[in-house]
Amino acid sequence: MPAETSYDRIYAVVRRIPSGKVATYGQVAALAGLPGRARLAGYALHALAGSTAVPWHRVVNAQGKLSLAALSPSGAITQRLRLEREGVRFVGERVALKQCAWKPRTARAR
DNA sequence: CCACTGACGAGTG
DNA sequence: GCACTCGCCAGTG
Repeated sequence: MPAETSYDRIYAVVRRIPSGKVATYGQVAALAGLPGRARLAGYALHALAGSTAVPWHRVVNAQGKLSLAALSPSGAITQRLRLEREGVRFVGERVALKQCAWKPRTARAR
């Protein structure tokens, strides 16, 4: 079996994000076993840009904004469109993390 | 090996 | 809410 790179783990976590929910880079990184390496999560997703194998559009930064907007405005449009289509609410240029924050069972406070 | 950059986060003002 | 700084690690020249 090929050695699992940090990217593979990040992709695996992103795939687990349910529809209608969004996760932050830091959250994905932490779940992937890379706490504090939020940048790696973003780096991994960047390499995935264009691939539909992973719901990358469900990953936003801690501010609820689409970091992709700073890199590819057109791509951000697609991301926002897909999210809204899945039921994710937007407040201006920001995602309503208050309602759409993904809470994995390993982090469920209930 | 060193310097710079990058889909980030948290802290500070 | 926004701008700036520092810390984090990988990729590139």
